[in-house]
Amino acid sequence: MNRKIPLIKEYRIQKLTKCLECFDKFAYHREKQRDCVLELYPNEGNKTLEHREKSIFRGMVIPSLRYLELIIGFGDIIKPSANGKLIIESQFDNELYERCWRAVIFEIDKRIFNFLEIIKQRRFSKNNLIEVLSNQIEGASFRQKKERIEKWLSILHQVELIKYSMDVSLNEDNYKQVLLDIDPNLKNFEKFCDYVIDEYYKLGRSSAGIVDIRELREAVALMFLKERHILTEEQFDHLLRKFITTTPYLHISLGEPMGADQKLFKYKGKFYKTIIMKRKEVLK
DNA sequence: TCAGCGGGATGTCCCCTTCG
DNA sequence: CGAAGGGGACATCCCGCTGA
Repeated sequence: MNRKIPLIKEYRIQKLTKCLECFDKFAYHREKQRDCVLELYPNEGNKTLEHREKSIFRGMVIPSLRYLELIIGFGDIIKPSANGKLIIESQFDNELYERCWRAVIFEIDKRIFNFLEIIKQRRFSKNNLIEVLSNQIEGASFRQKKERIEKWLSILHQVELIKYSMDVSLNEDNYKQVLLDIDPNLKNFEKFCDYVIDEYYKLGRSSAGIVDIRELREAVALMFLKERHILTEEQFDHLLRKFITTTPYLHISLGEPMGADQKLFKYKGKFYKTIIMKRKEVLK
């Protein structure tokens, strides 16, 4: 019954977005990513670079972005995930940007924290809610559990999925709207198929047709975003499964990863990293 | 030549001080 | 007091070295 929840140390949405931009701007360049992130944090005590790297970059920013699944890779090969890209690229429109964050956070809440379900059930005072939640999660001390709970509540509040008055309650309008935004069945499936095929061929041109599914996720999500539609990674995966089983004129094969890897595509109980598509008539 | 040792780098986890 | 902004111990990974 008892779940484990992570501590999101850097939990300010705006700060996280700025950090994420650093990881995007200098993808795969760890030192530049670090310098860019550290510039976002004033160095009032004149701390050394090592010091700041350890506490801010490694101790706070990387774990937080990783728990939020906004970056992938370790060490020298860190870059934004497709969801990370969604957030970065949605900033041309403030309302869309807010909805992207909301969708990403909602999906993580559903999968890991499950706070919204509890809040939906009945009204709690904030302290009461922390009490209830702390009994459901693992953690060394009450203090530690409380910190984790408060950080996530703050994030839910920042993306306006919950509101505080006397009690903690759902923000009904945004809650309804995020359910629509994350529903893959409300996306235009024909369009999804077109984008998958187009982006697949673009990406496959330089790699003999072997395409990393994570790159395809990103490319297709950005196409949807141009039309102000939010396609999260979970939705993409759902629709790609549907695409594979409903596209008779293509041979599709999926490639397994060489070792442990992140953000793989789950299909019929197995995890895959790459995809290859060929038109059937070409094979004749 | 290669198992195993050691030390640095990285990421995670829990805790603490300061300040308004 | 709570929020902000770390601090520091620790596990794990990686890689070069070393001595039988």
